[in-house]
Amino acid sequence: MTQPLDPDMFDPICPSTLSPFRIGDKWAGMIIRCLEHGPRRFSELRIPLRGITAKVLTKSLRALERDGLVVRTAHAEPVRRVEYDLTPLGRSMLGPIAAMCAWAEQHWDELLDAREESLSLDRTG
Amino acid sequence: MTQPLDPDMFDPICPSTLSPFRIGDKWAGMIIRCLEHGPRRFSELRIPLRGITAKVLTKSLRALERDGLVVRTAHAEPVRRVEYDLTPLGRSMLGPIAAMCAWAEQHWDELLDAREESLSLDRTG
DNA sequence: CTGAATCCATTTGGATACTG
DNA sequence: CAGTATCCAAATGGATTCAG
Repeated sequence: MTQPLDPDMFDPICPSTLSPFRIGDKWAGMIIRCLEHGPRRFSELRIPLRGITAKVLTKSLRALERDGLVVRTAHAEPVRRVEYDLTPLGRSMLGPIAAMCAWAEQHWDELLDAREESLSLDRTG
Repeated sequence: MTQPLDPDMFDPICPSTLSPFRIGDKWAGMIIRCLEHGPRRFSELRIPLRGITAKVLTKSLRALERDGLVVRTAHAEPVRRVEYDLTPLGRSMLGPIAAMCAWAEQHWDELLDAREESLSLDRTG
């Protein structure tokens, strides 16, 4: 029932590193957002997470599991199939995460301006 | 007028790494909270930031400055005196930060439980 | 398909010594 | 006092190869 993940859900151009907020490791925040609308398979997560390697995705997922934010379910089927889903605890993070994103969106221009200004100061001053 | 910073303002026992949220680098979040009630001097910041080296504190402050979250003011006086203060942009982060802290406080036990359980699973399973 | 294993470059943070 | 300069260990993330 859940829609497939948009491959462009995370704009590769947009320097999200601009946001001072971070969730866990480099990918954790994006993974959580990928799970927002229901469980996802390992290979499914790799689509929007452009170019993440299996090793890194595994490590990130294991960390989320260890912290009780995500559950892993291995389905016994002819073709191997593993799904990851948010726990209630993980889901409870969506609110704060949305607040962080709202702040970042709201202050994006100021952040960009500050960086540009500091760059020009480096050059001229 | 501002009170001196509490040296124990950040409990060294409490594993704040437990919180999945992070602001900038390792120290940025704590620095911002230190500046909540007014400007602070370089050496003043080092008190609650137990054992931070001058180099690391400088680097962290420069990053906050570059992002427009903090301003640095060097006062021309007999004794050298430099103060750091939050910009309006930096101050606007206090809300989201408080939300993150509230979430962490509220779910602390669940986070601890999840870690402990994953540890015991490592041992037994 | 869902990883694990190995190797490697970069980044991060800290220890220490020195300076205007 | 408020840094800077060097050196260094550990962590992070990625590339590549292999496996059940």
